This record gives sequence, structure tokens and C-alpha cells, in this order.
Amino acid sequence: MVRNKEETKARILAAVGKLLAESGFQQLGVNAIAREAGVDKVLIYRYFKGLPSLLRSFGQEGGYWITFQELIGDESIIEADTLADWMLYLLLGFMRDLRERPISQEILRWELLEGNELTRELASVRDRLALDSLKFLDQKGAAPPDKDIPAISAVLIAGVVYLTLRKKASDTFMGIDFSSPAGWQRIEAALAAIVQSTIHDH
Amino acid sequence: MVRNKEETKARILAAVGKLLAESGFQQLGVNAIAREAGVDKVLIYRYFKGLPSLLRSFGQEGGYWITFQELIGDESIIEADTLADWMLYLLLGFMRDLRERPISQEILRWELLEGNELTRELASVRDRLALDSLKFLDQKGAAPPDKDIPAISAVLIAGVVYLTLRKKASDTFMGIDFSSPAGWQRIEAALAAIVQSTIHDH
DNA sequence: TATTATAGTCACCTGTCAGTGACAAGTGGG
DNA sequence: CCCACTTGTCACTGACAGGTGACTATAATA
Repeated sequence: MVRNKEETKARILAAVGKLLAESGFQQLGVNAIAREAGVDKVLIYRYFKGLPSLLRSFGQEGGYWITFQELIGDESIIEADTLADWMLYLLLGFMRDLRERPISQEILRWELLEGNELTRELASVRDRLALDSLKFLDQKGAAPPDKDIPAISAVLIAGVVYLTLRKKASDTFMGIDFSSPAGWQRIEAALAAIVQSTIHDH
Repeated sequence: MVRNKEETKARILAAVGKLLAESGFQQLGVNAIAREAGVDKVLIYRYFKGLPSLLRSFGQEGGYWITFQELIGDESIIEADTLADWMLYLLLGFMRDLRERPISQEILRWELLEGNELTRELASVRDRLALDSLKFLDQKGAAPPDKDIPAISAVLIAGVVYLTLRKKASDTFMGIDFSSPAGWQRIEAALAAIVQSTIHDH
């Protein structure tokens, strides 16, 4: 042992991240975290003041959601003219990003199981991303007046999230194979078709 | 105690259903089931031969998914002419039905957490419903050749499932309030807009 | 060197879980 | 009545969970 409080705290937080990415919130307990960190569990109670509080600290480290800035990237170099173009761009960006973030996936999974204070807190960060995006879209082009952009976005994002979460447990859904890039390409193409058809004003 | 094997087995199975609907697979253990059924847990091992086996028996009772026949209802009285009409009809029917089936929701939730033998078994029943529906749609009208109907369906169904599952943990998603019928109506309208715009041939 | 605060260790409590072996209470056949 | 079988009860084990009190080791400081 190195007898260094800050390093020990960091090890505990790192252990949370590792366990979370590997096996989700189900397996996440004080004993398991202490074991993984190679630390006595009493230190978890001393430095953080219990599991909920530890998870809150972990959550405050942030970085579990892409920021709106990262999602947009360099706006000026993107070839997107219409509202539909932008919407598709954001949607695909969100999906590709989420697929690379196992911890965020676990948070979403957890949220689906139990809505508690902490998940709600983490959700609010994510909601800001969503609302920023909607506002951005609103600014970017007028929607057809009869189209409910937030509701349409909600359906599509929900679909993207579900397919992403599901992939861990099963590689197929409705006959589509998600173990190969081809399956995801079909989804991306479907999203493109949906967005372009639905949003474009006639 | 009534000293009746069949009735005891039925009570155990009923307890599984009740616990499942109330608190999901997380809280579902041998002790809890026995407690709920008012039965000694040893009988669970004797009559079924353990929890996995009990759950399999429970699953074989069926009735957790709407059948394709129920979903279609009386085909002749439905006012749906185009492929898009039928697709929307099936989609909304599926959603409204799923929202009324807490046990099915829990199975989907469970599937998302761990893909095991049993969830895969239950999934196959549900997949048959999906494939039957796709076949039916294929029969019902020609899709625009550039549109990937299964992929589009996958996205929309995934969205419907996610929004339905999410509702238990949180009443809002992307600013939409799902505690009131109005929120769901917006989703239904969004689905209608998506399906009609995307599927209709131009 | 003696004191004191801090970092880390250890042993233990309570509760719940899955699973099992031994036994009691009924039930039917001879 | 006696026997065998079925149904149900009870008590226990071992593993693991969350949580806490008392201890030791180390380092800085006076």
C-alpha cells in the first residue's frame, strides 16, 4: 500500500469505472469495488461516505455523454444545408458515439431499471444535450408546421438507444444482424430515409 | 395448507407472475417467491427443480406477447389501404398492447440486462410475431424498392419499446411528458408522420 | 524523542440469499 | 390396524452482502 489518500480515492473511482463498464450496476457493490481497487472497503466509507455518495462523485467526473460542442464539431466544415441534414447528422453522431461508451450504456440501462436520484441527475446532463440539439435544430431551419420535431426525435433517439443497449445481450433484432457493420449500416440508412422523408417539407 | 400439489404449483407460478409484474426480475428469488406464494421454498425445488426451471415453466404458460392474429384482429373491418396504413396499424397496435403488459415489459427489460437461454427462448416467440408481421406487410403492398422495411421497422419498434420501458422509471423523455395521454398521443402522431412519409412511394 | 493526526488493516455484526437433510402430517392400499 | 407414499414443515449450512468499532503503521511536528 502506498499510503496516499488521493491515490487511493483515484483507485476506488477507477475501480467503479472498470466494474461498471464490465458488468454494469447490478454487480456493483462496496465489496466488489474494494476488491477490484485492492483497497479495504472501510476506506470507501471513510473517503466517500457510502456507495450512493461514491457513485455521485463518480458521476461528477463527467465525460459520460458527448457534449453538444463535440457532437457538432466544427460547424463550418459540415455539409449540411437543410434541417433534415442537420438532424440526421446529430442523430448518427449520437449513435456512433454512444456505441463507443460502455459506461454511458450502463447508465442508461440502470436508468431503465430504477429511476433514483442519481440516475435522474445523470439524466439531466443528457437531457441538456438533447434540448440543446433541439434548439439548435430549431435555429437551423424551420420545421414543417405539422411536424412535431421533439416527438419525432424522441422516437428515433429511443430507437437508437434501445438497439445500442440491446446489442450487448443479443446480436440480432428482427432479423437484422448487429454483429457485423452491415447491420448497423442498414440502421443508419433507415434513419437517413426516415429523417429525409419525414422532415423534408413538400 | 391444503395439501394439494397442483394447487401449490399453481400458487407458485402465480407468485412468480405477481412478483415479476411488480418488481421485475431483479427481486425475483426463491425466497421471495416462496414468501409471496405462502409456501415453503423447498417445494419450489421439489416441484420445479430450481429457479431457472421454474421460470421456464412460467414462460411456457405463454400469453406474454400478443399473437399476430390478435394484433390483426378482424382484417376485413380495418380501414387500411396502403402498406403505410398497415404498418402504422400494426405498430400502434403493438405499442398499445405492450403498454398494458407489465410482465412482457419486464421480460424485455431482463433481456436487456442479460441474454441467457431463457430470455432467448422467450425472444424467439416475440420474433415470430415480428417476422409474421413483416411477411404480412410484404404481402400487403410493395415497398418502395429503395426502402429497407425491416430496418425501418426495427428502428421504430425499438423506439416504441424503449419509450414504453422507460416510462416506469421516468415520466419524461426529451421534454415529452409521458404521465399524460397527451405525451403518448404525440408519439403516436410522430409514428404516423414517420410511417406515412417514409413508406409512401413518391 | 514523544505526540498526534492520518492512512490503512482486521475482526466482527447483522441480514439475506440459495440450497439441503431430516422429520411431521396427512392419505390411501393391503 | 400397519405400511408406504405424498405433501408440507423446520432447522440448518455456507456464501456473500452492507456496515462498523477497534486496532496498527506511518509520517510530520513539537
